[in-house]
Amino acid sequence: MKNKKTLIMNAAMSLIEKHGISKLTVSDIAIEAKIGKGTVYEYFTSKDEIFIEALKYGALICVNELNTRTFKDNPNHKQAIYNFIECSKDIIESKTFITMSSDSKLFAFDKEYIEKIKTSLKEMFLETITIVNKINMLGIKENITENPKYKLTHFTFTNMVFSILFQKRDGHLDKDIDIYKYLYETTLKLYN
Amino acid sequence: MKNKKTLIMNAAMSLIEKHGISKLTVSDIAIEAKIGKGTVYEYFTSKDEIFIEALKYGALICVNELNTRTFKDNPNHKQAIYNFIECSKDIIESKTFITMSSDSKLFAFDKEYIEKIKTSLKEMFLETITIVNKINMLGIKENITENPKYKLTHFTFTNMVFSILFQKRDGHLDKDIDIYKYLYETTLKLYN
Amino acid sequence: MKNKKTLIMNAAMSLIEKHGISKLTVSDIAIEAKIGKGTVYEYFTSKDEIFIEALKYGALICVNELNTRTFKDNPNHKQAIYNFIECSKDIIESKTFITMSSDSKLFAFDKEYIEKIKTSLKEMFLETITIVNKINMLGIKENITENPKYKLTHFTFTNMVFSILFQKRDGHLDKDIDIYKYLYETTLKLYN
Amino acid sequence: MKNKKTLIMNAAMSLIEKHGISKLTVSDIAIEAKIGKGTVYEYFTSKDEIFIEALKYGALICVNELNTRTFKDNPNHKQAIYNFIECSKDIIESKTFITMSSDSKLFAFDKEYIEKIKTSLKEMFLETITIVNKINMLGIKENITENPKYKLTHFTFTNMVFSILFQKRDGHLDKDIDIYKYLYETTLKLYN
DNA sequence: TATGAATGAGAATTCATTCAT
DNA sequence: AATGAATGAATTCTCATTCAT
Repeated sequence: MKNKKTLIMNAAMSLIEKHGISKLTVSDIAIEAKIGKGTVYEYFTSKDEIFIEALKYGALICVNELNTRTFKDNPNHKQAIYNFIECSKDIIESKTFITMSSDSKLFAFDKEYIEKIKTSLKEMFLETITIVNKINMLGIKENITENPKYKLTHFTFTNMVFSILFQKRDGHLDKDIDIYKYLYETTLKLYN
Repeated sequence: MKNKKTLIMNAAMSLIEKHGISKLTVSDIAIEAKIGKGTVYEYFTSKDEIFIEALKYGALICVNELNTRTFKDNPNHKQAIYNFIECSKDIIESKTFITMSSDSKLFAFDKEYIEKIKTSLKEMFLETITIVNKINMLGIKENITENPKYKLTHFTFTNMVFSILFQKRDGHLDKDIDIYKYLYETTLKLYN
Repeated sequence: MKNKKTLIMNAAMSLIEKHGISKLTVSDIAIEAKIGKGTVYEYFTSKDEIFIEALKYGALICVNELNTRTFKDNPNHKQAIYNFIECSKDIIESKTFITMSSDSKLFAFDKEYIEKIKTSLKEMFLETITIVNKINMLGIKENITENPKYKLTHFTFTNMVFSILFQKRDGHLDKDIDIYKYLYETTLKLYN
Repeated sequence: MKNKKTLIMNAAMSLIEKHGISKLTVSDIAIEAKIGKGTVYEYFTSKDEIFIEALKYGALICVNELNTRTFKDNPNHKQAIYNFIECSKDIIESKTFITMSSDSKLFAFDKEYIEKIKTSLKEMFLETITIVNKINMLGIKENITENPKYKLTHFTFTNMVFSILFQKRDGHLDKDIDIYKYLYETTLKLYN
């Protein structure tokens, strides 16, 4: 059995993904978590704190998941990229709340909270860069890619994957495009 | 003198950029716009409508600005890209509200409103693709770039520019990186 | 028609006198004042502010009433004292909220508010001393009393009147005691 | 070691004296008493009961203390009065909660509780009258005072002492007034 | 007997929206 | 058309009280 704090954060994330953040009430969260409203305040000092903590917690889970699934079963470079994309796709589809925050588009929060969130987002950002770097190591070993001139390339790769998966999810892309193929080919361009 | 509707939307955007959206009240908007609170409701049916309309209006302005500034003074391919980056940078720094919504991560709204917004965002998205395509035409004419296999490349370019400028703005990048140079070099890779 | 602020303060005072202060809600006050709950907050920033303002306002009214009624129709010394007692009796019976605070026994409030209240109570206290002094002037003119060695005598007189009237009101005194007579005789002792 | 009930009442009184009654919680009391929150309810049926019992308990202690200290070391009339004043001063300074309730101005409680409190306050009132009467016996024996025409005189004396000490405590009196002297002289007037 | 985690009724306060002027 | 006083539904947060351990 998970502890109450996790229970509350999961309830909050689940509701945000279903209905958005603006009209979400602490009452709703308590009902979703099947606990009393007052109990929420035993574990968090305010509603905003729930969001901030959930964001950090969710980000951590995502990065761990990305790391594990990307390198599962000793993949080669191409497989690692496909794994990364597939895992990212799952995350985007099930953890909207986390991915939403990936580029500081945090306008559901007050200015004062955004700074707190940015810190943990930056950590997540750096972790992801590490993962992408590890992917590229595979490419280098296989003589497919090179070490990029700029570390920014890793970020460009990550961002490209996520933004295109978002477009896909939102139905903005032609149905017959092979996302995986496009992303793999473009990655090779970026790293050469 | 601008009409009242524009006055209200500008007031709303200005306040969102200053303090975030979550605590923004209709009262605040009316005061900022120097009109009566009741007058706001002569022009908009609800608070959410103000945001939605402001988003559309702001997006239109941004696209027009991008279009104008990118091709000002008959630039060559490289100059056009630099113009595009510079204009995007200005937009990001002064129109947070617009840019932050660029990939539908609109958590401040209810699900029911998001669909309405997505439509106008998709239009903006398509307009931007057109601009980027026009930039690439210059490259082709100059024998620097090719026509990309996938239209998605235009989107990848746009998204790369914006996401890196966001990172820059938020202080997540090393200070000595030449963003313009990096973006230009990477563009050439993408389009070859 | 009284203004809304006065309306709210009167509603608050009336309810406090009926049911005490501890369980009194802003909702109750709004209902009693026959206005909306939100309207209360147009005129006062908090519930405590209502109490503090009501206390000041009520104290002012009481002092004015005491001053007017005590010296109505050019009374002699004895008549002035009887007027003072009678008016005090009416105040005690109808303005409990005000008189409660007469000796800083303000434990329904937070420490931080008590200082604010004390200031206005001290003013009321000084005003009352002035009235009592004017009463004694009559006694001096009539060669019944003397100018007291200590100004504190005026305070002792006032406090005696109020505390005995409280005891009377609460049924702690024998029914056959003539309060007026007792107070008058004791006053002569105090001022001689 | 005192029993738990006393422990709780002392904690409550101590906190009331420090921070006022309005924001005081059962949690705070439990922490101050260094026991569990649930334990409080083993000894008292409700929060209000704590206050009521503490009031009675505190009043009893005060009266006993007054009785003991006033007549310590077989004082003469004047010494007894000075003892009475000194002890009252200590009580006022350290037991605000008790003294503030001395004339039934109990706004922190609901009307239904006030009746319960009044009964025990009346007992305390009568006990105090007994003490003051014993003081005056000394005066009679010494041919300094007389037996007063009204028992109310004893109450007037008590009330005068307390109200002036309150004024003193709250800084409303001139610093150079000798309270003891004033009170003694006035007592002689009252009892002659 | 002692505890403190859990609770939910209830209170203060906010603010989108209305409507009389 | 323009206003802003008035409103009350809705929301956050508190805290007395309970009860399983």
